[in-house]
Amino acid sequence: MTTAKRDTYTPETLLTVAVRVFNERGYDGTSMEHLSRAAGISKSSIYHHVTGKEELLRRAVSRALDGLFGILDEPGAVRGRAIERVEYVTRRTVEVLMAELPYVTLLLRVRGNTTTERWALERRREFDQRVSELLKAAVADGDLRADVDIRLATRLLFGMVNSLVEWYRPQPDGFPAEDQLADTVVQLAFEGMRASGR
Amino acid sequence: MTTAKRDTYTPETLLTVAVRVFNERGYDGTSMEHLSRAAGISKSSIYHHVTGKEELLRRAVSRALDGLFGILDEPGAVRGRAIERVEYVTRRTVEVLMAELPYVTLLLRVRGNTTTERWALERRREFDQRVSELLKAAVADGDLRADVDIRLATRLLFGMVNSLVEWYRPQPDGFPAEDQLADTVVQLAFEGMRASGR
DNA sequence: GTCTATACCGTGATAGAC
DNA sequence: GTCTATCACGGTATAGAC
Repeated sequence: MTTAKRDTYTPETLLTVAVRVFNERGYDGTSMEHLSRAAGISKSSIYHHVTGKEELLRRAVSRALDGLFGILDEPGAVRGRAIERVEYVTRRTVEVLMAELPYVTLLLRVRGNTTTERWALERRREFDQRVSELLKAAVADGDLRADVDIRLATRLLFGMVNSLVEWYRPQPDGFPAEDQLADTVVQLAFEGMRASGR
Repeated sequence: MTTAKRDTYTPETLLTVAVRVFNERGYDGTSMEHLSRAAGISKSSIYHHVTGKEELLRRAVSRALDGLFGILDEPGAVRGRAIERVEYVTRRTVEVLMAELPYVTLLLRVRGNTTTERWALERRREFDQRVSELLKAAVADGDLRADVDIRLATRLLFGMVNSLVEWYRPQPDGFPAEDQLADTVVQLAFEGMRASGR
């Protein structure tokens, strides 16, 4: 950002383009030819900035994972009653998903064909594990229903949260507001869909 | 099934193998070479049974879509109070996901690069639309909370349900029982995760 | 920093023997 | 019904000019 006008690529700006195409076509469905056309430079020019396709994937999923793991270190996730920490992490996960949408989308679609993909899958499992422990504590406190397997509940909760990447698209006017969507997700997850009167 | 021993392939049996590999490696990440190795026959032999890779995909997603749309025609989905029909469709969707797991998994991962994929995406949207209308009716009856956008609620509900394909694996001993898992999903979706006492 | 040209390999698909 | 041999093409990646 030293120059005012930025018409040459850096690994960062190239990543923005690449991640968009990866999400449109799928990582395996994207060729360097696709990337070069989307970036407006030749295939070989891409190799001047990054070592190859997989480096772009690694940078992208790293960014997503950093965002997610960052949540677990925030005050709201380490202090207070377990149920409140669970809700905090849920809400913040929704927010990170929205803020880092293309990167998290890519992360959630990784299959495990390359070493980078397998590493990403392992780190994701680690994140799930950490969250699962939080839920377990909330059950012990009597704040979450105990009649449901905790691993199952974690998976369903984050299955719901992660499904955001399938349809959420940020609007130019900033609507729907990020915190409002996060509120709705938390509300539905913890209070359910049924009308309050039951 | 006229012959007792079945050691030669039909399009159907070949599909079973192909869908497994598609789900392991992703459709785009799977080559005919991969398929031939998994099937134990040569690449060219595969072309004797099917016209190509895309036909295998088409057969697979068709089967998944047939299963899902079939639900909407069942008595439990067309008769009774809207809220009960919503719960019925939710429960049955879980059951179909489990029963046709590899086919539905593949369906839920298509990106839209080929005509077959775009057709699949369109039919999926159609299914979501039908379900969304059911939810709308349940809200009108006062049985589902009205303070949440109905399209959003539908997406989150089915985001949760569909996330099953990411981790559910049928056990050899038939555990966890299919209907039990479906019950849990319905319970969490409609009553929420919080302990009943609140 | 970007280009053209090219190496080299794996891809989906076909021909034709058995 | 399965095979080997082969095709044309597009894939990732590199070399070297500008």
